[in-house]
Amino acid sequence: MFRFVLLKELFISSLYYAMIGKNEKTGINDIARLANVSKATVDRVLYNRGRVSEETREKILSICKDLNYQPNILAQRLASDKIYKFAVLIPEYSRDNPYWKYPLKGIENAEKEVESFGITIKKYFYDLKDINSFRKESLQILTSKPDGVVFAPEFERESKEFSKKCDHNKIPYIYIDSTLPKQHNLSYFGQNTYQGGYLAGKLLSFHLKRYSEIIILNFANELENYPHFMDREKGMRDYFTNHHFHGKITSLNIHPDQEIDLKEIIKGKMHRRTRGIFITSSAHKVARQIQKIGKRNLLIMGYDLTTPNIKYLKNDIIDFLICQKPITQGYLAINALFDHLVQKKEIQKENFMPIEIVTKENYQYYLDSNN
Amino acid sequence: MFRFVLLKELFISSLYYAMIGKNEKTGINDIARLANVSKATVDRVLYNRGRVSEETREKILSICKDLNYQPNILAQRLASDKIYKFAVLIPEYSRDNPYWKYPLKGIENAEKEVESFGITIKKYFYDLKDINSFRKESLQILTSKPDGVVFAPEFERESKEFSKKCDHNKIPYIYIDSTLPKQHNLSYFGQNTYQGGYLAGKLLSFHLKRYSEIIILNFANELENYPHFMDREKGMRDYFTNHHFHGKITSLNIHPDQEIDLKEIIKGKMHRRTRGIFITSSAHKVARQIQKIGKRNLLIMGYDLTTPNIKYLKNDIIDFLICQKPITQGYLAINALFDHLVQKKEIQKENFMPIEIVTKENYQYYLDSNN
DNA sequence: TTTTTTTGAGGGAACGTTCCCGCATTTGAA
DNA sequence: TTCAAATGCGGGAACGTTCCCTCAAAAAAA
Repeated sequence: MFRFVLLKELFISSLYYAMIGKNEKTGINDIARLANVSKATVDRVLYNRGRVSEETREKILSICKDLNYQPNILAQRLASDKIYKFAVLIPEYSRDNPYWKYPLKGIENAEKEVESFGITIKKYFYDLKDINSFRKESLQILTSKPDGVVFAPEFERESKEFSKKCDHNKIPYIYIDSTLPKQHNLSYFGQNTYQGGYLAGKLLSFHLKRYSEIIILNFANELENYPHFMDREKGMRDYFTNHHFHGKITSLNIHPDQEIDLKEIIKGKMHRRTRGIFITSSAHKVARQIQKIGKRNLLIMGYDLTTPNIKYLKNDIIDFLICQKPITQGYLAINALFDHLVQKKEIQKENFMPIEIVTKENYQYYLDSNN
Repeated sequence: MFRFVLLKELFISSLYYAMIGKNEKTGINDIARLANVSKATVDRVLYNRGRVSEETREKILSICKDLNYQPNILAQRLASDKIYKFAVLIPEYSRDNPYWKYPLKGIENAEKEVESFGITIKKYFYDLKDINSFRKESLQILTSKPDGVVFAPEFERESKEFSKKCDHNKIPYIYIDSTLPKQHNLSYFGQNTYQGGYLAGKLLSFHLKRYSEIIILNFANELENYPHFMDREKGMRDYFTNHHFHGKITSLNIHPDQEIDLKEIIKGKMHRRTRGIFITSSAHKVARQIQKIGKRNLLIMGYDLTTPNIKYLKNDIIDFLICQKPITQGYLAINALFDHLVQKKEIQKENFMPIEIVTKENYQYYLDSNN
């Protein structure tokens, strides 16, 4: 009898192994038949639903490995009544700062693709000028018990708190746009700010003569992610240090209440030898003033491909914009959550967006793709 | 009796319309119940399988519209035994010209994503130096009767012929990397070569003084897509014309048999005032020679982020590479075919890739994403 | 009028999973 | 020894489609 069983198994085995050669996809039923169990048992093994003997468990796992079993994700999602809930928490965008419109767009693009897989995305927005709004919304998210979170950790302390709470509730979370050190975030999609500044230095350098001068402008809003800007400045300064630039670099921090006098401030700092202005954030406010003052032999660079910036890019006031794919950031973050939770794929922890150099000549191509 | 039916329908209707409010997804069964028919009938209507009276047909369609019915693509693909076959025809890549490795990579990335939807992709390669290989492979493709084709129409006449045959066999086809006018291709994913040259002009201009000189180098291989290079040159020349450049622009066509003497040729053309060299294709051959000659105060630009180019980018011989997302081209082309055939979405006919400016500082970020 | 063909429609299996329910058998406590 | 609880496993419905098969009724042909 024992011998018979063995032979029978052998027979079935060879039959099935032959199938693989014929490139038929193996399903849970094939596994079950090979292991002489029911598909329910295979399912219990594969998803650790317990109540299986160690013996059959190992047998099934080894067969899966042999046949290189890949679950059919279509059937999985169809059969499973589970609806994944993702939560997104990002700053709201405004006329004045339209940047966050773009990550949101990427998120919405991704949403369209994953919604047929039974995934719903709920979006929460906070006010960059109001820490409390972040606290409030993040609590909201926690009570909604999502399966995963994507958020922009602009407020350091509050974001760390929120992260800790997510850890505690075993909710995976992904940072976008900026990141925090030593957190248990599943992943980060965003900029490498230092490198962006460094590259800006290189671009600027082509326009400089031996003793040219540069102005670096920071719009310092205490609540916003100030370190971003500092990294950019540092990147640029390092580029010039590394390349033995002999000219002068002037930094200027503009506080919100100084913005009214922007024109005079710039005028005051401009020198005969000034050949470049680098704005560590959106450049449109400066561009507007430069247009009034008149631009000659000056290279102006700033950040982000937003509508007001494009206006000055088009009329040659702004020469370069550095852009780090805000749409893609949102798009990829959602997809990563999907891959992690639904497809159980490995996710890379750090994902720096390409540093894109946008000019009048190529900006159209960046306007609305996920890529 | 008639009244009764009406009432009953009304009752069911309101029940279902209520459901929509509750955000339940409507399926083919809901439609069937509302229309008092079986799901098979709904299916016949939705996919024009005939044998339905005009009356029920309209009724069903109107209900679908009302409920905004979206078919569940998971269930569709699962139930359908149809396996889509895509064919890809691109140049083979070589050590000497690794460019085509990248579109292939994008195609393979897309393949991983769509294969669980029952899609198989068969790849065919042709030799850029051998028109016949293109003919042969394209015939192979036709006999395999694929559901869709992605190909690079590098040989104009043969590609038009192939396109015509696809039209005749009702096989949708997508061009990548370069395109042909007046064809019935479903879509194009690739470069805007003229704009790339124009942008190169701008980048170069920052490095130029009043009477600087520029060299434009074309590697003229009669069989390859020569117009590409000409467009790039024209783009650059137009930039300088539009911006009143007063210096001298020298064009140089290098034929394959001249490549041995490349160093001497370049040396001969270099002038005291030469400040820039623009290579309309891969720049590594020129870079190698420049390295020997010695580079001073020279800006070198070329195309494509390939391994040999990266080498010279890293050691500062090449300053900029212009890159038009070869990986993305392949990735998006396959996805477009998928969207068209499986998801029945609208596809945009022309899809120009962003013109990316790659430098030593940012090239890492471009190495292997689909974006 | 009778028979054949066409038209319109329903029933139900199948796709590859998930997951609930039920049922022996074994284990352990009373 | 008895019986409840735990363990190991199988059966089968369900998910939302596709598509084949069947069948009555109507239309056309005889």
